[in-house]
Amino acid sequence: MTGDSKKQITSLKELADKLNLSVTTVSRVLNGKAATYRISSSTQENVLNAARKFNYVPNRLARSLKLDKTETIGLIIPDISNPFFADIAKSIEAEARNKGYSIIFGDSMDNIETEEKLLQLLQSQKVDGIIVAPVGTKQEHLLHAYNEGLPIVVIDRFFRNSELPYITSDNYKGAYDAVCYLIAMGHRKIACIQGIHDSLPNIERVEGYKKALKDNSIPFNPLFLLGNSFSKQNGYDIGKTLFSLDTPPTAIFALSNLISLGVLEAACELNKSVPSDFSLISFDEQPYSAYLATSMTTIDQQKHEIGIQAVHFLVNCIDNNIKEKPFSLRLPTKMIKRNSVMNIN
Amino acid sequence: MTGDSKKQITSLKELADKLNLSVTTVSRVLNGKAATYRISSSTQENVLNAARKFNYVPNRLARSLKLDKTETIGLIIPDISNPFFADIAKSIEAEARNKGYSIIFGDSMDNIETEEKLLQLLQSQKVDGIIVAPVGTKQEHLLHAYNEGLPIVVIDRFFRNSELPYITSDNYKGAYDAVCYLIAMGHRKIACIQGIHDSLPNIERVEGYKKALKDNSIPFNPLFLLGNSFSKQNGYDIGKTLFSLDTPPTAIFALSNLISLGVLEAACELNKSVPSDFSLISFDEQPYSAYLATSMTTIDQQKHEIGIQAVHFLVNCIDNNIKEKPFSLRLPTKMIKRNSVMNIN
DNA sequence: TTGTAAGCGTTATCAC
DNA sequence: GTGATAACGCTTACAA
Repeated sequence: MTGDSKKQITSLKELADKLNLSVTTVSRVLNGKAATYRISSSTQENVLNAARKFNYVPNRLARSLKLDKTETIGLIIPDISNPFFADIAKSIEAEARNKGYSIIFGDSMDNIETEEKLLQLLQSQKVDGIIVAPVGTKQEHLLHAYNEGLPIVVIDRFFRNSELPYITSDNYKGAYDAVCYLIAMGHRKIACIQGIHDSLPNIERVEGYKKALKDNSIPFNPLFLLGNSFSKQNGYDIGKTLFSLDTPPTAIFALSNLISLGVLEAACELNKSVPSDFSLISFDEQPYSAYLATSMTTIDQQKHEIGIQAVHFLVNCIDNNIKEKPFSLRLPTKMIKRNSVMNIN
Repeated sequence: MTGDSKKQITSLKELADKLNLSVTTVSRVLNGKAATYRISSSTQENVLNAARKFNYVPNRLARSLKLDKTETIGLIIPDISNPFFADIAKSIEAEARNKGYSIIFGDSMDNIETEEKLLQLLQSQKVDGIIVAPVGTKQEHLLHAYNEGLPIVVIDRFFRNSELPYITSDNYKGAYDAVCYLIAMGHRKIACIQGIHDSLPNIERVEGYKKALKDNSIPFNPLFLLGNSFSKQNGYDIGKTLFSLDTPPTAIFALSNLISLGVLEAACELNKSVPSDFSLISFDEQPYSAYLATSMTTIDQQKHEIGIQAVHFLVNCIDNNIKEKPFSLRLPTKMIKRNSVMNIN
């Protein structure tokens, strides 16, 4: 052992002192600007070696403070335990890191106050931009931050006539296709269990549902449009309600994968089975969809692509400091036909 | 409109200037230290009002740099799209925020190099501590950071004889119980599809499997212990292998929820069904477990509690700057009996 | 080819 | 009761 201990070094200055160099030079080498400043290759090597040897890890706080850039993106998700959002989060994290950004993650628990607090926290942490799947009941806070210059992109749930850029699925068409399919299979008593009323994906899915009915001359029955949350509990509650109707629906269109799971729970309790007692189509495909009691017909969304596109768009805004004024993207959905819909023609 | 525009104010100095006060005073009021320094209540009010009015958001970067504390916890997860980890992540984020910490999240994609890069990144971001569900094949990098003073707690996958504190399920007993149950139901040809070999949860589950066989005088058959990943693909591959054996197993014990889904996929392709053609028990309960083609018997883990405990332990280490030397926690599992196991006695 | 020093926005120490 | 000022670790004019 020589005198040089391998003790961790925590600042450029310490490193510079050890090398009898200035912090400037060390900083330049470490940032790959050696060529620009024509730093001798021996100096370069010394710096690089010392940095490695003493396991120098630059302090990004200081760097960010100076540069006014954190290379960090805030991600707000209403429920990470919903695999739909977990899948999106995964692709966002991967793509962001790929582009040099870290993710600060917050789960709003579908609560608008929590979402507001998270936004404020992320702002104080000086994230370079935010990707948010909002609760969907209010947008003022987002709009305010956006207008102050914070790049934001909204995913999945969004707002009608909003300036906020968003990326989502083609909810209208996805729903329209699903209901048309049910009708083609002979169903006329089709219930729809919906999620959060004010959120646009919900609104658009319901519009698709109604349009499909109308185009097939089936009168809309308000008793068949129920629910107010994308949760399993909601599916369970409304499922029970529907099954106890005098004339229950022959088919149910569930607007989320959790809702459909709740419907299955209710059905199980009441000894109803799919598709003999009722048919079922669910928004959002999951790995288990094919292996349910009756393999489920689903409306698959491009979760991975939503994440990728969101990062691309946001990073582009950040890097080029632009605000593409109105921006929106609706990615097509795809119906995966399985056995949960019975042909009753 | 008066001259006072509501333009965003971004530093204490600006705010202080507007108020004709020093940054010191403003800082004190905003940090609730007004009483300590006996600041006049009129000044207090002025400061508070101005901060609100100009929507002042403190810069946490500067604060963190000065205080050498970021109120931030790094979270490394091998696959957030695995609902097991998503559930844990959710409880970690909630509990951390509850205690005043934000989460910087990274998905290692079950790749050890990615995990190492993430660790380094988190260190440079000066997180106050790290919660990691490691890939499980290597621990040097974690140990190194830990010994340099970074608080770390390992969850789920951990390392034998490691100094690193960890929180996980009682994998041994969970597996032992599952296999004993299969044996009690008359099974003797019991296959086990395992995950990552070197990870201790896997090792301990396999030990539980072997011990249960031994305690019941069933010889261990190496052909019945296969697989090398917690993924669905692995379950699918090994499932196919097992079903094509001359004497296939009558029961399969899958060491993760994704593995069991893969087995179901393979079974589906080969027209085998549960439990008539083979019985199945899976580690990890999920919301869909009850609604699969045959409702599945599972070994439920206390995911929520794992997250809570991890945050408690870590925050305690951070706040009190202690290193409880050897710390470990194994939370009990619970078998949820459903219909995927047939009594063949 | 390398170095000096200012400044990013905080908080803490000391002074008045 | 309030205020100057140094310091946290970094980048970057501007010097030399």
